[in-house]
This record gives sequence, C-alpha cells and structure tokens, in this order.
Amino acid sequence: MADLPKFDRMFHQAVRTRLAALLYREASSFSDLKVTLAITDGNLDAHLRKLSAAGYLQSEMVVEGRPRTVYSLSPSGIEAFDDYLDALDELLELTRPAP
Amino acid sequence: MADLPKFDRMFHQAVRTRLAALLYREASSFSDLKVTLAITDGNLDAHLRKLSAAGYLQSEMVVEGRPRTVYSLSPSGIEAFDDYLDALDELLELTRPAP
DNA sequence: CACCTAACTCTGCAAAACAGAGTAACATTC
DNA sequence: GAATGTTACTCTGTTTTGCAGAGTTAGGTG
Repeated sequence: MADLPKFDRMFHQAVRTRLAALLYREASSFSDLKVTLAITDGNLDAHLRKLSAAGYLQSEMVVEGRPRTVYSLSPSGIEAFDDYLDALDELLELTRPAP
Repeated sequence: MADLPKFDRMFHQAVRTRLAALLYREASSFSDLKVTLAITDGNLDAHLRKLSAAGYLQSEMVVEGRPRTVYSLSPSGIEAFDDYLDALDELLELTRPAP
C-alpha cells in the first residue's frame, strides 16, 4: 500500500477547511464568512489570524461607505490549499480506489 | 454554489484521519499503528480511546504467545468514515469541479 | 447630536492533542 | 529459574487549539 498522505494542520480543521474553500473560490468580507460558516465573531477572527500568521491570507481595505476588509487567499495560501486538496485526493484514491 | 459539506470532527483531525484510513483497510495492532503513524504511545492511546468512546472502534484480544489487541473499525465506524469520505469528495468536487 | 449597527478585536475558559513516565505480562538469556 | 529485556499498553501533566462573548471603533441614520 502506498503511503498515506499527511495533512496540513492549517487546513485540516473543521472550520478552516470550509473557510479556505470559500476563499479559494472568491474573496469575501468578514460578515459574509461569518454568516456562511455560521460561527461566532471571535472564532472567525481566530481562524483568520491563524491563516494570516501562516502567510496564507491577503486582505484589502475597501472604502465604499463603511470600510470593510475583503479577505482572500494569498498566492502561497492557494498553493498550500491546492497541496492539501491533493492530499485529500490521494486519501480517497487509497481508501476508495477508482475502478 | 452548492453548500459546503461539514466534516465529522472525529475524523477531521490529522492523526485520526490517517488512523481511520488504516483501520478502514485492515485491522491492526497497537504497535503497527504506532510505527506506521509515527506517533507516541500516549498520543495513539488517546486517539484510540476517542474513537472508541464514539463507538467507532472494535478490538479483539489475540492470545497467540504475547497477548495483544487487534483494532478495527466497528460497523458504525465504517459507516461514519464512509460519510466522511463522501464529504471530502464533495469538497473536492466543489473546489475542483470535474470537467 | 444621540443612537444604532457593522466590523472587527481582546480576553479567558474549555477541550483537544501530545509526550513521556509508569506498569504489567510475557519472552529471553544466562 | 532468576535477572533482564521488550511489548503493549495506561496514566498524568503540559501545551496548544478552539471557541464564545464582551469590548471597541468607525460609520450610517433619524
């Protein structure tokens, strides 16, 4: 049996997997993320900080009316999440070999 | 966009995903798991207990020579892990739609 | 201006993950 | 067969992570 893949702990966490998947597809604001993920402010903040500390996050201040920050994955975040998805793919292939 | 899947925290954890994947394929002893996963005794013990507490684990005493326990997923463990793999599949499909 | 809400941020607690020391049972060596 | 070693766990304490809610600041609204 081929080796089991390892999983990047930054992404292999219930909330952050979903968070990263959202940002992987499109940049979003704090409140959009909060609503979609259905988590508390503090929790979302903590996860954003964690991604940020890893250099996986970018943010841009938008100043139309009320200022807000729009978050997205940084290039290295995209790359890392891609690698993570590859690992998931491998896992599926190993546990459920395609015909 | 279709809803993002949710992930069973019992399996969505770096060590336990790998542990469950191993047991999903074949029953194994404590030391085999320990070597394959390359983790400490205490850590493996904790994860086995956790799976056990969720009713996802079965164990059988084998008494050839030195007694040892052989661990495997219980029927409900198999079912739950299958569901988890389905969720991963959905995630991949959402983030990397097939052509 | 007074009040309201959105968009965060800060602090503390609870749970999870982890390491390493401890223990019991068998196996091995002399 | 006693001493020593090894396997197969188990127990305890520490570190890290996850989470909630209260606090803050800036802008919008009547």
